[in-house]
Amino acid sequence: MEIPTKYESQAIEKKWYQYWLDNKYFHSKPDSREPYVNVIPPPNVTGVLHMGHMLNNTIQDVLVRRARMMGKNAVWVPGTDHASIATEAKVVAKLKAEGIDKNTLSRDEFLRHAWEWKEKHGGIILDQLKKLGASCDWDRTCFTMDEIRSDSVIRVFVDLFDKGLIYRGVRMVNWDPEAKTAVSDEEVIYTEENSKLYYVNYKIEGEDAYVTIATTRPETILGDTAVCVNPEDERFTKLKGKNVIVPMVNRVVPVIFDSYVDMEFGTGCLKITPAHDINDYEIGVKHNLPSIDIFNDNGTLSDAATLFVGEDRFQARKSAVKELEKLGLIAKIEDYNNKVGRSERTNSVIEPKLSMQWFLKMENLAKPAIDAVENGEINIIPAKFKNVYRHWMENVRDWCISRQLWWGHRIPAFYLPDSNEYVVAETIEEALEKAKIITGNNSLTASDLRQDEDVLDTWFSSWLWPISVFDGIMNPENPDYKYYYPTNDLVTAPEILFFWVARMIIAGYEYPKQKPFSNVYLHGIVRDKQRRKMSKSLGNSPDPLDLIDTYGADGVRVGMLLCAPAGGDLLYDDSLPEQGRNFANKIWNAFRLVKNWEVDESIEQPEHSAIAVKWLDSKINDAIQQLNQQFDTFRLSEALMTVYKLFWDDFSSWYLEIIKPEYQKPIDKQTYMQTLGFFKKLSLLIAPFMPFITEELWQFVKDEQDVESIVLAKWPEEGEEDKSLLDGFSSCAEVVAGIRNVRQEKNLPQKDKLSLQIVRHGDYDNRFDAVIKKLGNLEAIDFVEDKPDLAAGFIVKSQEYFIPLGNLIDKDEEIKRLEQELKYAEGFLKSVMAKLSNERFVSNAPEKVIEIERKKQADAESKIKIIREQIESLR
RNA sequence: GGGAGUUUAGCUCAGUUGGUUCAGAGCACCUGCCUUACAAGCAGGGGGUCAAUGGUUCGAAUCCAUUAAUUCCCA
Repeated sequence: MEIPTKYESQAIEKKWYQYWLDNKYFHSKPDSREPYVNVIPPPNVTGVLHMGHMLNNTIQDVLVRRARMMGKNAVWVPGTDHASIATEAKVVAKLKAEGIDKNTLSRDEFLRHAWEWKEKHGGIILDQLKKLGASCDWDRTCFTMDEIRSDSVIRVFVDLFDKGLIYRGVRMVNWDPEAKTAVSDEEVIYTEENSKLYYVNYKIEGEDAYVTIATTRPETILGDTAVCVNPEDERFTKLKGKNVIVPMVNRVVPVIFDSYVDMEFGTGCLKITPAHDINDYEIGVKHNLPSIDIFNDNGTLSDAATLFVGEDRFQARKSAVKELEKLGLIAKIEDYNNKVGRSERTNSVIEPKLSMQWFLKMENLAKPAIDAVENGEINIIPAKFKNVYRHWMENVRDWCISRQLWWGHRIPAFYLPDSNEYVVAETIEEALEKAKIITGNNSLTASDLRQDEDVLDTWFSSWLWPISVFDGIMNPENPDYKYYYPTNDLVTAPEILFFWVARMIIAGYEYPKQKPFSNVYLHGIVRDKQRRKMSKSLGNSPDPLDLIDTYGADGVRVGMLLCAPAGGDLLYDDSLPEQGRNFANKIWNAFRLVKNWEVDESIEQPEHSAIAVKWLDSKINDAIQQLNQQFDTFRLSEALMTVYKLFWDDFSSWYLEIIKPEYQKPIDKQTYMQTLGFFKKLSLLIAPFMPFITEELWQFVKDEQDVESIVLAKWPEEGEEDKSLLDGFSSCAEVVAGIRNVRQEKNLPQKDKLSLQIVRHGDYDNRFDAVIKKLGNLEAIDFVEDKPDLAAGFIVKSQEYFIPLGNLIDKDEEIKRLEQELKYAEGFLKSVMAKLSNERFVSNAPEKVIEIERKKQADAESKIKIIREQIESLR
């Protein structure tokens, strides 16, 4: 059957992925082997595969597949997280589209809709990962809200509460008025935005004078409870002990003095709104000021504002400006750029808001986690992120773990009847018992208790992920957990170093009292060529599934990895997967070539093939050595480049060209079998990167004693590497290149045979002569005493090579070329001599270095002599 | 404002404790080839004051200092 000249990835990828699944090759059970364990950074159930996932999961799959080949019992646990805010927003929007208002639903009714949505859409992203070739153990798929994971979260909450580490408190939080929930500091994105700075006059009480303050948020004037100036500021010393009148609401508030105020900024006079600005809040606490919260949860003005009640905060800003203008209190308005924080989830402007939240005390929890990274028990790659990690951890603040949502793990705190007192327990039954004891009221029933309305931050479940996927919280003695924990490599993006990685490390040292993983591999962010992050809203991200269709999963994987050094961003461009696809095609065509050879057992192995086999074997061993090192140090793109060049340059361009029989002639059996052996080895080395095409090859080259799938195959052993053979070949390659150059310069077609004459100097390595003869298409290689007349020449490793060409030779040009070479050699010698004649170099440099310089001197001198003689003979 | 990082070819990046003319790789580019595995290819080729300045050293892309540009984190 005719094999197509282009590799068609789609059918092949589908076929083999199904085959792997059918045979459960990715499934792992504890056994006597050493485990290798990775847990997936769980993608959101709301998510669809984007380029970041592609990079992240390609890296993980490469690591997992190689570990599996190294003979480890490899498991890669997949799963998703419930993403409270994002999912709830999705479900609310979906209900709205169906004409259902969330506020008309009970909590249970809403959750039924949410679960329904999750069942329908929550698995999409995992199915997409299969297209990429991800070798996850799908039988172990987890979800942060499934039973085991939920129970774990609740148990940990209760435990931390019992240890006194969880408390409830009023705090200024980042309020998302659209999602109507607090979000953590890490979920707020600050960007420069254009806005205006309003200068507003406040009347000084009892005087006919004003002070001017500058603000970007005139609507918050309604919540002002003081005006503040710097005590050093002489302009305002006269205000000591005075009050001012807040515009519009005519509230009398004191002038306070605090060095917090920047005298240079604005007017040097600051309005204080403790309920709506974190700094003002702190000043308010310090100076004992009242807080007036003028906003409702949805960002509209509350009754407390007294004016513009019910208006949205941005509408209220306009109204306030209008009103102030009417009152003649606006001194001026300037354009202004300031940092505005927006919710990562809803993009709405964050409102600092005072509210009652649950917090986890972090300081003591963080300590062992800092040490673990500091002392290298956990290794962060690239290491530069160690600094970032330490800095954050040493300044860690308490974690706001409550969210005002329904979708998530509901906080297991139960309030006593008509009271703010509460008990915390894993179940309502236990809570009831505790409540009875506290109240001394034995007639209490479950319905008398009111559970806290809030749910926990999603990260409060994912921080347990490496433990909870093996049921290590609820069931710490179970054999899976004991075998698989701790995990090995965590692969993720630096963006969530704090959100997630740091907190997992904390959880690891708090619960199993053991690190959750040994290595954290942080990869870059996928950006477009203008270095913009790829995002749906910018529309600059290709659809990964389209890419897989176009370039093949193998091609896309190669594309993602080629340009993805650890920690460095990946500037995505279609040329990357294209390069990957081209590589797949190269492999495919090498395969076609070999597959179509006819074998003749009666032919002896030619000399050129015999030596080529020896050389390639050595070359592959050399590459395996490099690869092992590169994998050990997580230099994945370098490892890929090593196999890329090994296959393309060494195997295809050199080896196959050497052993290739003449057109339509058969190949000898020995070379054929050895070539299949190389193919097998190369497939193994490429397999972690390109699992599909290598499986296809494996099925062709494997023999009876081989395993049935490349997934089960072993990574090749590092064999003997013959250094002199590698050196010999590189000289041979230089000679061949020399011949090709002569052909190109003199326009001599490859099919015309040439002869090569060599003037020997010292030892001559003749092991590759047969190769030179074949690749150079030479009729003979002869050794001569003197340089032949009218010949093109070149020098390799101080041996002189000539190709007699009769009158094709232009003597003047030849002399010119040689003079150039001479100039270079002389320059080289000069630089060497400069070193060697330096007394201090000779006395200070190590023996080895001087030895090398002496050798360089000798080589250069002999080369110069040869060139001079050649020039002489031409004249 | 505080802290950390980065700066090497047109682009993306290697360059291990200073020591081969050490200035590299891939891609892109240029030239010549549809040579029966592959034009998604083959054979060649050009291209960089290693951000700048100063210092240490026999010797600096590599170590130190200052400056500039840039990115990130924190406030």
